[in-house]
Amino acid sequence: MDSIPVVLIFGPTATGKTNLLLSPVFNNSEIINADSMQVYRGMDVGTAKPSADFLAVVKHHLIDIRDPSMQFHAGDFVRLADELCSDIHHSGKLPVICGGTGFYFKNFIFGLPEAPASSEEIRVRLEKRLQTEGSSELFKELAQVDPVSAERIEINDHYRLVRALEVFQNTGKPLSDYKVPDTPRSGYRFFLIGLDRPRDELYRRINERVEQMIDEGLEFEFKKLREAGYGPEDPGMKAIGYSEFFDYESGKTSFEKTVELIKRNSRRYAKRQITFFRQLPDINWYSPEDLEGISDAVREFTGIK
RNA sequence: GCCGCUGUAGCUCAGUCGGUAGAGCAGAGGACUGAAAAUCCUCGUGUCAAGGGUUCGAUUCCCCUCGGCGGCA
Repeated sequence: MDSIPVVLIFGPTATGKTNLLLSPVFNNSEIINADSMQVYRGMDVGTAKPSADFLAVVKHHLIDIRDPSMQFHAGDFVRLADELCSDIHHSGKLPVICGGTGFYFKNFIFGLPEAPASSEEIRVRLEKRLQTEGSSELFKELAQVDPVSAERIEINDHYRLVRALEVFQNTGKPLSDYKVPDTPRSGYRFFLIGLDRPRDELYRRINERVEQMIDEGLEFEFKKLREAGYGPEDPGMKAIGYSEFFDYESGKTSFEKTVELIKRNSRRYAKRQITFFRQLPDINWYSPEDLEGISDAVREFTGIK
């Protein structure tokens, strides 16, 4: 079985990933989106989704495939990306995964952990208990059924606390018993391209891009989503650039403050992204301006002149 | 020009009855087991505006210079 070559391009938000795809080295490529928010329909401005014109030139997958009320799991991503990589490869093209969701990249490279997907109903039940009993009560329980996970998870990290308990209730086995893969999958030849910029430059670009989103009608897009019935609980509406508008809508915050918040949250997000990327294996770091260096590296990787 | 207030961390400010200082925000570092644009953890040294004086010792008191704000002319 020969392995599929795949190029992975990631970088913090507003770093200039999309532009890179216009480079001639990617002429014979198809792009698989690895951005957890660009999968949602109706969320274009705030997710900096490539324009229709751009998408017509550069073929993309996994964009606009869900309504904002639907969850798109890391598992969904891996499964779909696997299929796409296979299809693209067999059509004689190079699959390129591009985006900013480090968690998707990690799971794609190493494969999913063995633990089962989350169970919505168990989770909802646990979240209710969290409300009424408090996290220390649930944490005590976790310490009994899964001391290894309890050691690892912070008591205030409700998200992971609930997930660990959920797996135990669902399967009778502690989450920490499930193996987490720690070597890249064998069916692929990976080439990782990490993009980064000096921090001040990145933050300047983020601030400018948020201003641009405002000019392009981010508020209007939010209103449209509200009119379509989406609310704070919907996965898509948790995105930066949208969630901040709920307080503005209810009059709690000024417009100016809202914009500042979006900028700040985007900056912090970029920082978290960079931290996450660093744990991925064998990254080739480039400046997004270094088109030549990137092109050369990709050519060498694919063996095409 | 005169009078008053003011100048302390990137920003807004607190404070030191004289023993070289601390909050919020911004920011930095980190974690990440199928929600990840989520969730969580850790982190506060700065010519206390410049110069001079008093003092064992001044960011703190005094003088003066230079900014800023307000008032009166």
